[in-house]
Amino acid sequence: MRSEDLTARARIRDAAVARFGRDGFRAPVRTIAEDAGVSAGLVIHHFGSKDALRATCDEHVLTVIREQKSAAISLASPSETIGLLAGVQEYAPLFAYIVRSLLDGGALAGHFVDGLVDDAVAYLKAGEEAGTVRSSADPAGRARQVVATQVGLLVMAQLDAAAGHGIAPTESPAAAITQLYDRAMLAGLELYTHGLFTDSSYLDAYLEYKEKP
Amino acid sequence: MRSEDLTARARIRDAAVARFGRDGFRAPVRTIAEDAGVSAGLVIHHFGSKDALRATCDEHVLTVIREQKSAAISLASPSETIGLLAGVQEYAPLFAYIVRSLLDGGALAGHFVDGLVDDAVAYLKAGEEAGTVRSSADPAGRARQVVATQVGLLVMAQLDAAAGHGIAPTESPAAAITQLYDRAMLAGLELYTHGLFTDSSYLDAYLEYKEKP
DNA sequence: GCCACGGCTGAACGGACGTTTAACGTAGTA
DNA sequence: TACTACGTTAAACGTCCGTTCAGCCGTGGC
Repeated sequence: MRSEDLTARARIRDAAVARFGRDGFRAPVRTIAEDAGVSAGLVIHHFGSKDALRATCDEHVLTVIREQKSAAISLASPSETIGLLAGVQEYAPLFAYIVRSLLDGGALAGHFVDGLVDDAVAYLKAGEEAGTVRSSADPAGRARQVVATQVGLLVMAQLDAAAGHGIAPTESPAAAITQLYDRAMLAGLELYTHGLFTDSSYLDAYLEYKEKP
Repeated sequence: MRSEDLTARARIRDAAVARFGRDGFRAPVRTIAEDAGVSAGLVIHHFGSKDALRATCDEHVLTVIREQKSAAISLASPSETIGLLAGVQEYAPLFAYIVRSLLDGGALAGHFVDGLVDDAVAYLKAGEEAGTVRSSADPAGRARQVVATQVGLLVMAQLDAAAGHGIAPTESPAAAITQLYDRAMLAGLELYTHGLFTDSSYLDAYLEYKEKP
């Protein structure tokens, strides 16, 4: 996070993103104010209300993500998309904020996963054209499935951390992502390479059921 | 939910499970008391504190799940496991409660997903032995991956509902699950049948990297 | 009939927290 | 210099909410 020479408004915003990410959205305004080195009143003065502050944070995070995305348009694989932000230490607080928003059901999270799904669709399409990815009868659904797995692993990592095992994505995002991939990469690639079933009987049965129920 | 002729303690507990599931854990004690037709004081009198009430709810939900599980030991496929509870209207509040716990990072959620993963391991093993499921170099990781996808889809469904699209798992669990499978089943089966990649180059590359980094 | 006791209630207490308010200081302007 | 505008603060306000308290009521035992 950039530091001292920011306008108070920006300092508050950055402090809020960091504090919300670490402690969740129940973090008191006074704490955020203290983090930013200002009074609680000033926070309200600048943003109107705590909710409005959060909305501003959402907007800011979304903006940074968009910039970051278009800057890194040449990504390797779709499964790395979600981890990229977390890798750069500077963006770790943003990542934690997004995870919080995810858990909270915030509007930002909706946009964020929509973005991830869109990206996944694009990458999978590119993969198809390059011949490395199979074609699908439901490209959007497949992309959604891929993203859901990432999201689920993230949530489960947060749960594990709460239970004392592993690293919380809201605490040290970079380390958490690393640990997550360490644990899941092999099984994930295996699944995506060979599938789960030995034949297509489940799929066939479903397709048949779909035609005449 | 069973009704009138319960002891007040049990009525409070059931009301708490339902209310926590619907509104989250910030639901006021007074609201729960009202739901149960008692005073707020009595809630505390019986459970000591709101936290203790929640712990009792956790315990109760976990107990019911365990009973339910051992009663339905002859399940069809692992992907149906998570939806079973929600199907029976009576257990819908429990399911909503679990989703809340998942989003909240509660201890119950940890046990719950651990249970799911254990189940998945067992089912996949059974599938392997029956010849319908491929073998894996990391059975636990694969089970975790399968469960993570379910969890992720659930979280994303909650997000969609918050954004106005679709049904919230915490509102009408049964309907939400149905909708979720409608949207995801085809892509999921496709993935689990044929995989995502056309060849094993990604997997090979990872295995090679793992041996000599 | 009286007492004790447990279930139960309504009112009150106290803390946490978002927000409001009045005032202060400083920089820019006439 | 006087006036204005704005960034800023400390204190106070009001509300929500978990929890406590004093007492009421009905039941079972003596």
